[in-house]
Amino acid sequence: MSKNVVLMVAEKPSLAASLAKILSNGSCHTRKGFNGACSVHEWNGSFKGQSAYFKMTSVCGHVMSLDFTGRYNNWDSVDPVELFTCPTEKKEATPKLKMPAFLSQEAKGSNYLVLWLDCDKEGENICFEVINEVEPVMVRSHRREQTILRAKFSAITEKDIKAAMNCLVAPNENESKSVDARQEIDLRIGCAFTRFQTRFFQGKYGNLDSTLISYGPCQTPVSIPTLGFCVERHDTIKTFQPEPFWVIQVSVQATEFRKLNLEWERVRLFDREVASTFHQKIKDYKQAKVVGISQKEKVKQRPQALNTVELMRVASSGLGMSPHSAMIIAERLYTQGYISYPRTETTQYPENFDIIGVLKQFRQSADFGADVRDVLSQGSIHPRKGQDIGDHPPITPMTMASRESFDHDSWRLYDYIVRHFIGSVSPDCKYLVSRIDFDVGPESFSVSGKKLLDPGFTRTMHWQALSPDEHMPDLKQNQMVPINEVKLNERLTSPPDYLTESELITLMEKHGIGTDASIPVHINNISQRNYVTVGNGRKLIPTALGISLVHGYQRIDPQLVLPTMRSAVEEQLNLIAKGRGNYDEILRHALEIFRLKFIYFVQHIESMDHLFEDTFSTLSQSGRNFSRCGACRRFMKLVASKPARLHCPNCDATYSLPAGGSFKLFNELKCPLDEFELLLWVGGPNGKGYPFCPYCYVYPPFREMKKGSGCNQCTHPSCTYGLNATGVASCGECPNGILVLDPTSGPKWQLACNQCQVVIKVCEDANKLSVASSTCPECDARQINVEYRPEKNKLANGLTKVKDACIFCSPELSELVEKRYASHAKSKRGGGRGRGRGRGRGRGRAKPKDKMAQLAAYFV
DNA sequence: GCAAGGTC
Repeated sequence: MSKNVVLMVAEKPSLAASLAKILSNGSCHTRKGFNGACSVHEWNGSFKGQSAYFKMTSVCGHVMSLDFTGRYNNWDSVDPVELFTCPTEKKEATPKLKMPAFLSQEAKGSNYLVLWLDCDKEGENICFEVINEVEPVMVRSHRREQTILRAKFSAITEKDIKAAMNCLVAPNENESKSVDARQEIDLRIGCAFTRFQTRFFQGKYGNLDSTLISYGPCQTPVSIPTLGFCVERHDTIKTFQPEPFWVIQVSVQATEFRKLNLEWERVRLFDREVASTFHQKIKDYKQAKVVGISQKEKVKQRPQALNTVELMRVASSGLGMSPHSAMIIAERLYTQGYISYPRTETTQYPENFDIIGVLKQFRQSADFGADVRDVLSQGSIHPRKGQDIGDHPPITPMTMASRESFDHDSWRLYDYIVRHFIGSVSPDCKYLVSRIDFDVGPESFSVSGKKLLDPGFTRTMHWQALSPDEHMPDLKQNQMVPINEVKLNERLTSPPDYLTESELITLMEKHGIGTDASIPVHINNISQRNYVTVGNGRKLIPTALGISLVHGYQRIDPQLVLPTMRSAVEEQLNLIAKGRGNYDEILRHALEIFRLKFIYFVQHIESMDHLFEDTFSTLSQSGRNFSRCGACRRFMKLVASKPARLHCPNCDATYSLPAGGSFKLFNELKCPLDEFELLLWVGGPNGKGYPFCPYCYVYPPFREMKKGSGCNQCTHPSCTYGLNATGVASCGECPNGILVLDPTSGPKWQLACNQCQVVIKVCEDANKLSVASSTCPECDARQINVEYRPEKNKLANGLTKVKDACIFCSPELSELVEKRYASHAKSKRGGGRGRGRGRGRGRGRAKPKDKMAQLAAYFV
């Protein structure tokens, strides 16, 4: 009888590797999967009392993701309200990973499937994504319940993993379904609101400076989610009313050379009368009496083991890095083997974790050696107790490295991780607080100072070190000390400062917004979308856009942004997860509520719009006169801030423009199809530019011309700026590209591929350069005409012009064409610039001119 | 182009 094959699947490659090592007792063989991302670990063992062949592999997070079906992804033709009811489909989450194909290939011929996905609802959902791919190709030997099994584990330790293996259960379909429902609700609501408000506000205002005005349960709502926290703080600051308060300040002459400022026991009073009465009572005293001298030992606690959220907090507040970039760096440090897996919530070292072993690696380090030797010499090591969430061990260094191995920021993050690790296994910082109490008449005052006893962890985490010792003067009980001054000071309460990124992370963690993996994404989003800007000390200052949005929601439908709304949904989802509610009913009900709210929101958008009106300028106010409209011949406004647009105030039409780069007029030339003035877009990494017609760019004139094309993609037969007039040859570096003369590039003339990034410099300093109508008899490329001024001439044999020359074949040009392209051009090229092109049929465009009809006839 | 959730 042949062996049973047991396929096991973990949530990510790193976990598959650790699990395989534990379960095979280190005896597994590893090979890379065909998708390049996942590995397969194989070994022999026994399963259900029979010998078995184990294959442990993984997915990379979700296999599938939910999206609308094809036509509903078109913003132009779909009313956002339809998104609440239109069909959806599961698509591959990351097509390039070919996860479904990989799973079904590896699963072929297996008898058992054991699911080692993370033990949370998302993990349960991924279980079923895996089952969908694997089950159809498994050997059908037993009932499904006996062959598809779930391992439940809470720590990656030998004990836990082996116990899970011996106690496999059934995957929980209800929990998985609750995630399906969550996905559908988030998708439909998020996209409907985002599309509607993006279109609405971008169609009206020119200086929002954001390409997208998104809405999602983690981004916008008020007292819970990300932006809301920032705006809430902003509102507190703006509405803050400073209050006066009074403090009595006493200064005494403790010794001949030592003055002490005493603190009042009542700290401060908000009533002037009362404060003044106290002041009256003691202002004439000349001496203060020492009534108590005490000393107390205090500790500053060493940190717990490091988890992701704490790493992000410190990176932001201590290193000035955004959580997003900190995580990118941390992931790189992890894949290079310098640190352990950086995404974890756990702050407790596993029992079997070899702290001493890790420390010993650093004994000789120039940067950390002294601190490590100090810790090792202390004998016993007791880290603080943390929380074991059961995901991954805390973030620790894995390999010793020095500054030279890293770039600046990677080193700073690595340095922090090492110091945090050493700090977490060091003793607490201990210090002595000396306090002297004084009486001035009936009122009590005191002064205190700190003295360091043992720096403990602050030796290595030096930024946390105590301020220098404050030495207290040697005074005796009942001693009378002369008073220098008794003052009543009036002060004002001050508002809090803007929320720092690290405070925001704390708030998000506390309120359960996002996860360790998604917190940096949300924070990044609100700043990418220009809802907040990052100020000094990584303070998050909401922009006018962010403030208007949050206040707008509060005006239209505060419920939409209340935490109770989201938690009510969560409650319903939990009913599904617990099997106590009907999936379809709950989903339909939740979506219907939000659909009605959406309709109400759309109907009342003016309330939010009033806020926008007060703050932003309309498209016509914020744009500057730029080029002429083909429909009305008047000037259109160029709105330069994100997203760049052309707006015709007369036609009340807005045309989107290529992203990034800048725009110039193109010699006031007009598109022969629609009479719009042509523009020139300049941008891209190598200064690539192309002319384009702002109307054709949005409404392509021919079927084979894609939306967002410039004249370098236009196949119009007679236009002097279309492909037929400027195309020279096929690219050769990409399948369909054509090298097109950039008519504006002179005197540093260049041909640029209209598909890929290839640019070829030709005939530098030529005065004129144009594409001829003839083709090269040798290679079929279009020939060119070149003309130099005598003083800049680069042509040989005293010639200053050449007609009908081929940049690839003509010897007179061979020195003037960038070598790497010229040399191998001949063999690769041929076909010229697309024979047979330019035969497309124009599709009737209603606007802007009937000329289209003529042209369409021409093309047929 | 859109959500949030996994992870590469």
